Amino acid sequence: MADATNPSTPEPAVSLHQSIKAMLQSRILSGEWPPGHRIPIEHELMKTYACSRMTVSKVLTELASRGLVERRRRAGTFVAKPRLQFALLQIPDVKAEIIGLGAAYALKILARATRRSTAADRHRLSISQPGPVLAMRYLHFADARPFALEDRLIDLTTVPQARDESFAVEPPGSWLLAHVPWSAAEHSIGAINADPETASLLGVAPNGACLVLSRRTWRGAAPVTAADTVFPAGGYRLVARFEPGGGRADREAAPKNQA
Amino acid sequence: MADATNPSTPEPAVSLHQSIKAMLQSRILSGEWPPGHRIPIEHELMKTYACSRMTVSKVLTELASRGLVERRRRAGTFVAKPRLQFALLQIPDVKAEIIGLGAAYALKILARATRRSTAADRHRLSISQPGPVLAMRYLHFADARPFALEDRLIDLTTVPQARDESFAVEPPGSWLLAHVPWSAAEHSIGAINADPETASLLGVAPNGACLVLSRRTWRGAAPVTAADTVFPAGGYRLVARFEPGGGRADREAAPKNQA
DNA sequence: TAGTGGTCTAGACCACGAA
DNA sequence: TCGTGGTCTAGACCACTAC
Repeated sequence: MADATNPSTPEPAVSLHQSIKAMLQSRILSGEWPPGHRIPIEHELMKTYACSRMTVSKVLTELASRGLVERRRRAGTFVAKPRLQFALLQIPDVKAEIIGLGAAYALKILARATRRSTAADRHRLSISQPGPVLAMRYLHFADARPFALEDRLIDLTTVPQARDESFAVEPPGSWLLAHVPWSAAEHSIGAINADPETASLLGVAPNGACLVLSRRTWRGAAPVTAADTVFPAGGYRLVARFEPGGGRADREAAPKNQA
Repeated sequence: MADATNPSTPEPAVSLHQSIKAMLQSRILSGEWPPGHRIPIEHELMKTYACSRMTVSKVLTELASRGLVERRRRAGTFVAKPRLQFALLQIPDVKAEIIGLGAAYALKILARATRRSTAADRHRLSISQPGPVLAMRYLHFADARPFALEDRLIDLTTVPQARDESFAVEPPGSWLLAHVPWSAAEHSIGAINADPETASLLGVAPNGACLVLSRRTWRGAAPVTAADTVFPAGGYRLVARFEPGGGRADREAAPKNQA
């Protein structure tokens, strides 16, 4: 990554807008332009960098979408105050994760039931009307060692084709990821002390700490699935890396009425 | 927020490129254009939407930056294949979080030391050259109850002004957020069983499960800080909501009633 | 080598909102 | 009001790479 501490040195970036962006960014990150500082207006930047307005506009728009600057009509463009920290967490597909670790993957289904949703099921899926659901409980194995314990509920109204799926080739999470488009997801991460059954299944000490990842996904307004995945604490961490200045995965333009 | 299942309905978005983006997005998210599907080339989209190439290019570039599509020269633009799940996690500013819960915030500094970095410090900050660091250990309180225990290391080479900061008004995390711009952050989430000292400080049962959030930030290539925050498992969950279809990661109150 | 995306220009009109 | 950003056009040349 570029040193980004010498604002006067034009980075030999491959394109004009990238080099302009690098120069403005380095001024901001170095503190030369502190939060609240007004950035030259587009016409001045045009003259400074001898380019068209579209080019500087592209740069400033991108810096704004990354939260480095804030743009206000008539007022100008300002260095944004350091914002809340976001982390773009990649939620693991457990099978892919295990294979990626070079281990052999295996799935053991402990329980499977198709039923009309109970009140608890409906609460978990945030639905009000009863309907068919598929409830499962299974263990992911990595090289024959228990890796994670998962409880999953699938809304068969939204995903009827799950009813007859054996999940022998793909575990439910992977199967859903590959076959059902989703439009919204909610994740919640916590920690628990393993109860005796969980401890026994995962092969951890009684009362051992575990990481719990709860996930719910929707397709439009229709719930798709709710799942709780329990990882032994020793063997797993969720990792996120976020670089507003150069990451590939970008976040949506920040809401202006941010607190 | 729209259902996003009817791709033929132009969204009444405020600008042309936004409405085009919404239409392409809905085709992708609805599954009408599955992963691997080739999107019409820019000239065809120009004709379809009766606009200039700059406009469709802007749309496709943005979709690519968000990971929804992949662009390859000479080959075309394709719907991105791996629908990896991402979660946009809002990393909490502990003080703001506590105040947001309606509780009174207090900070108790347990230890503070300015020193030349030890080998362990350098490893934690991922630096090779020795230099001055500030190491701290403190407790966040919510209404006089322990809320989180934090161990933090600040690189005084990058942030020399931290040396004389008392952190009486703002805890180190909030202070850094407000005063030091950052360009990259890495977060890692795990679970631990509280050791006796931690359990005593946090007021949890011996061996009780805790959620651990480790955070490292950089400004350019220079490390800023590394921090480990330990939350009692019972009272805290990290929540993320992600909608690739243009949704925003909204702040969600920590659901305490979650089972 | 030809098709596709990547970039850039020199204008233009419009919308917003601070002065 | 009117300065500033927001958007859009109709071209142009270049870079890359799959065919």
